[in-house]
Amino acid sequence: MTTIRDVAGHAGVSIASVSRVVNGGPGVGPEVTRRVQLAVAELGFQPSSVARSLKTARTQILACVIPDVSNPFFPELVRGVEDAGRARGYATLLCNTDDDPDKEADYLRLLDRRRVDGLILIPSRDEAPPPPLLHLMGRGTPVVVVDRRLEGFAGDVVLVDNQVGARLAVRHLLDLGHRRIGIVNRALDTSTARERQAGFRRELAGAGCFDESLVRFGSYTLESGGVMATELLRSGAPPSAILAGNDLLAIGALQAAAEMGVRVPQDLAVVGFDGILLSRMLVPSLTTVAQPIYELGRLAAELVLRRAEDPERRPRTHLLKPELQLGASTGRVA
Amino acid sequence: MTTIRDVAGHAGVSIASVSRVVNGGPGVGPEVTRRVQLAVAELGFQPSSVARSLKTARTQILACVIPDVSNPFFPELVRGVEDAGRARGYATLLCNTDDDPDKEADYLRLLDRRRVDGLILIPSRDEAPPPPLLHLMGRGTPVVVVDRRLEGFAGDVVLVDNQVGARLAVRHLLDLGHRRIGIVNRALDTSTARERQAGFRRELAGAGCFDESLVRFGSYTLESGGVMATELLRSGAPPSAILAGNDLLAIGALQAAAEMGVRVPQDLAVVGFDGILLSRMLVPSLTTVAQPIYELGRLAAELVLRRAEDPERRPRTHLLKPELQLGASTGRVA
DNA sequence: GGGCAGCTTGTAACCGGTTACGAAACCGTT
DNA sequence: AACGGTTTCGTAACCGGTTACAAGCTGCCC
Repeated sequence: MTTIRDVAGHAGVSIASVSRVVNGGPGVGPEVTRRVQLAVAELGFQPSSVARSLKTARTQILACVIPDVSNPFFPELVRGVEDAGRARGYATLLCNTDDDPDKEADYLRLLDRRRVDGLILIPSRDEAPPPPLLHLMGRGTPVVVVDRRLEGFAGDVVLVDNQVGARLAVRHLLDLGHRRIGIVNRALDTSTARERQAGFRRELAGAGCFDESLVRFGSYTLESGGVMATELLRSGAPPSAILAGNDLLAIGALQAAAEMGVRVPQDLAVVGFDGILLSRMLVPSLTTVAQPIYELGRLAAELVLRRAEDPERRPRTHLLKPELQLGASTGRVA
Repeated sequence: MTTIRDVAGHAGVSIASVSRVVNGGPGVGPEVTRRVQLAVAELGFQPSSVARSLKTARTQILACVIPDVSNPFFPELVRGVEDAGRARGYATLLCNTDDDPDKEADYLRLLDRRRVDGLILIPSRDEAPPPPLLHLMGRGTPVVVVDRRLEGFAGDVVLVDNQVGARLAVRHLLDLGHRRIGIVNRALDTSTARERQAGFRRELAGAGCFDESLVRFGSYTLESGGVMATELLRSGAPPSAILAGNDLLAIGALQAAAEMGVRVPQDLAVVGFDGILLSRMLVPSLTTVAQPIYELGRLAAELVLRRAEDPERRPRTHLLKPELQLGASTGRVA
């Protein structure tokens, strides 16, 4: 493999000069520059980032730790991270935790050893930062937590205002005249589920429409949404509308309705949460509380990089605003 | 930051002993082992993979170069790669090319410098391996090309049999009695599009049903599918069924049909290609030629790693079989 | 007791870059 | 011609691990 010394030999200069030329550094004459560039081209020299990282203590690597890329919410966010990183010369390591704290801890240790320059994390639990995360931060690695809250975490956080989003959803249904409104949500083990639930509840209660018997809890999956929606629709007094804790749940509800011959939106209105790309692809398209998902990732990466440059920056919590995205599932034409 | 020398000092042993203990190496006494482990724990020592990589010339990093994670086909594949890598202690770098040869080349150079241990690539073009790829391979980095063919590539390849898949789709429609069958596909600039088109054509021609006027070309996107399907349906003699080059095109066609009031499957049957997770989430669910997407990624990663261990292995092309996944878009009940 | 094998341990070289530092060359000025 | 300043360039130390090699120690057998 060709190293900087080979290039130096071939060009008849010192390794310092080669390094300077390769890095576009100043203080190197035109003749030497020419000779080095020639040698680099002839030998096909690609300097080792590994060696460079060892000396400079910077790896130019960002890590993105998420529950699961195959869940349609996350790829958009990952894309935001990757684009922002790439623009500044960083590569992105992808880690799927499946919301398993053990996998998460394993990965965090791995990333610690890898000396990544920054970490974008969607934590699997929200009680407290896992020890490997603290260790990583102790080394000075900038960490940004995204999408979910993490109790006791002292760093930048990027969230969407779930309460506001939940209210937008409820208002919309109330405006359409719905009064019996069901809720299918993830069990309240995550900040997103808790906040959305709280938002749903408060706003419904404000209108005197909150009905405990129309609330169901499960997981953020299609199947769970189908099961819970079926249950609600089979009951003696089914709701005329369903608020879903996320889009997958909403889609599950749509499928359940279709299977039962319940027409959407005539017999049942459905509102989702997230605004994944998929929500626009459905027939009927989904009315949902759209988060700026890509932006979530992009901003998180920006923050990590900014903090990498200036470790003194005071951490902040950024609260992005969601928007109601109207679709056919609550009656929009087409 | 604590280094191996700190640990050695703290434990009163040599750095060689620390290294041996940390790596579970043999030839180290129980007392020294104990002392080192204690020191490691007390200091929270995490050995630098960067330094290790420099010496061992192995980075334990896999790269996954794909067009775009936010396209629903790819996350599953990425997941397959990541799982297989993780099981063997590798981390996965994710690179999105957007099918842009320049971005691709940039990334390949980056990965070359990073000295990744292996590369899983979905090439943006199929004419010839880009020079940076050849350089990477010249260094001995194992590369596996997935999903698409790459002319002149001398390495392992993992593909799905697109011709067989295309025939499955056509047969299904013929069996259902369709005779006027339209095709919406990506322009023939990719091996997948070409092979599927060839399969469609041959099988339709065999039944005397191939009709040039019912063929449309665009890109692998929802919008393109919508536009092309609309065009076909608006024509004087619309098809009773549409074969789509991939699932996004098919979903676009479903939306177009819905907007025009064309009922699926009664007035129009639609068959997709890929079997992305999304295809099962639709209402109506999509009949499609399902590829083993996750397996594609998993196998590719396995091959890369196997080759990393034994560089002498003869490269092979693996052709996986697709299966017809029945959905409501061609008439299945529910 | 001497010799030798086998195990444990430490020293130091090495991986491939970056960069501090000093030497050398070159410039214009007096 | 001498001199100070600037620019160019090379030498060598360093980053934090791994590992070849040698040295020290132990126990065993003759």
